[in-house]
Amino acid sequence: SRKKTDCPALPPGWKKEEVIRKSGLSAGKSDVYYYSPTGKKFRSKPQLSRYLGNSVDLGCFDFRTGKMMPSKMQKNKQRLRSDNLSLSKGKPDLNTALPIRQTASIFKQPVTKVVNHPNNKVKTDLQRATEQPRQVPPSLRVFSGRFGRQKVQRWMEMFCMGPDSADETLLSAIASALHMSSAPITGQTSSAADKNPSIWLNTSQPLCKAFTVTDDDIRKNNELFGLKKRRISLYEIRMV
Amino acid sequence: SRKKTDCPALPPGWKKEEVIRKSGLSAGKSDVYYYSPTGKKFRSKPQLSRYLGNSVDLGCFDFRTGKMMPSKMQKNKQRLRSDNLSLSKGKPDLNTALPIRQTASIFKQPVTKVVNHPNNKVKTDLQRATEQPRQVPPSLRVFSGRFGRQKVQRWMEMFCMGPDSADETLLSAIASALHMSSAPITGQTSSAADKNPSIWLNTSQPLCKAFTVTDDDIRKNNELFGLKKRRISLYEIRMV
DNA sequence: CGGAGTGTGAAC
DNA sequence: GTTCACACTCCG
Repeated sequence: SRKKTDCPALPPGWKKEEVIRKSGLSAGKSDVYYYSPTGKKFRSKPQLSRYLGNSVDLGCFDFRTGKMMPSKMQKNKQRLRSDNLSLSKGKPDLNTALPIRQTASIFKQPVTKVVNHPNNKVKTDLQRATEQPRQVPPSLRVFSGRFGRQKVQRWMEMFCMGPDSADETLLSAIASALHMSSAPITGQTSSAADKNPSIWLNTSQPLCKAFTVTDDDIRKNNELFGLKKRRISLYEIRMV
Repeated sequence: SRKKTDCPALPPGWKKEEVIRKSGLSAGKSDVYYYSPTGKKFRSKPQLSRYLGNSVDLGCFDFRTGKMMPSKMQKNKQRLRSDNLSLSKGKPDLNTALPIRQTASIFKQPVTKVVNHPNNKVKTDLQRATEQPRQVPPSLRVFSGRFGRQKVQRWMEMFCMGPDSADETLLSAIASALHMSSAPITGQTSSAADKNPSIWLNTSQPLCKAFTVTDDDIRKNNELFGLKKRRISLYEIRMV
């Protein structure tokens, strides 16, 4: 395949591409590439890591699948190949480094798993009353799936704000927001965002309609996960 | 060290090389490689054994040191990883262990001859865990028999997925798959296929349980056949 | 796409 | 814990 797809584990704008080898001894195998929002191509995890700099920990990032793998944990012991790589150890090249919330969704902690899922039972919320007939795709439900043996069943439902919001982008945005700040995640609260999604009134909030997480939600969530300090632990995001 | 040395235990022209790992978790360890007179590189004893075939008995050969170790003696060990199926080891005489039916040649290509051979490499996959006790008939072994003077000993073992799969059908399906596409042949990988064979998740794959062909298998095969582009050339198919 | 170099799970 | 045998990466 030659198609570039959004990568949920990376910030909006990053693309992932998988190219199948057509011939030779490795026919059928594939190569994975990433493209930054500016179009720069990345062919390996070390290359990506160098670009993102030391501030970002890709330890849990699985280059091939494009997802965060909690199970990988800090196993990064791979030393650079003895030749030409040692040169790029310092800071990333800021001239080419991304402008947009680059580090947003690159998590260090063993959390966050993103999956697609079509068949879900969901509760609807009050917002439905004011919703468009069927103009925008159903969107998302966010919940806190499994934690160890715990099963969590709470959902939040959100709605895409426009056709330009690819599902993955929204997923990514929400995940970013949840992990970047301890502030409450509310979504976009201004109606202006509906008319022109490119004008975000609040870039620290995900591009979705407003929703509310109550203190009680947080308490319950923390309780479920046995958390003391983290307010919200997003464990799974599913497509509805 | 990077120097290639002669190896007295092997025929003239063969070289041995030991390379120390320079970095990573395994830094300081070494890898041993052998080179055939034509320059082909060998990375393991099984690989070497497959290449040399019956003409050379490597039973006492110590791959790491490159010497014959009488103490090792006929220790038929090392089966395929994660494989508990191909039990025939040692040097069973396949000529007597003949298969029941020789359905072989479906091919128009310069190929196909059918023979039996017990020493095999077989891989099964995770699905094994869910396999029925002994409900389905043994099935098939596929291998790449003779090419000129070369003897090849590699086998793949496959299992019929249901009583409705006539042997011929399976043979045919595999052969078709091998010849119709350059894509890897994997068999059916969904466990769902077990329960109802009429529901094939992947019609481009033969109706058999999933199996694996390693990179080396492919290289070897291509080399034997002097192929540049075809990944797999099925040389023989026998009933077990 | 190849292949040297390293990872890695299963078998010792 | 170590070794084996093969998969995979990553850069040419």
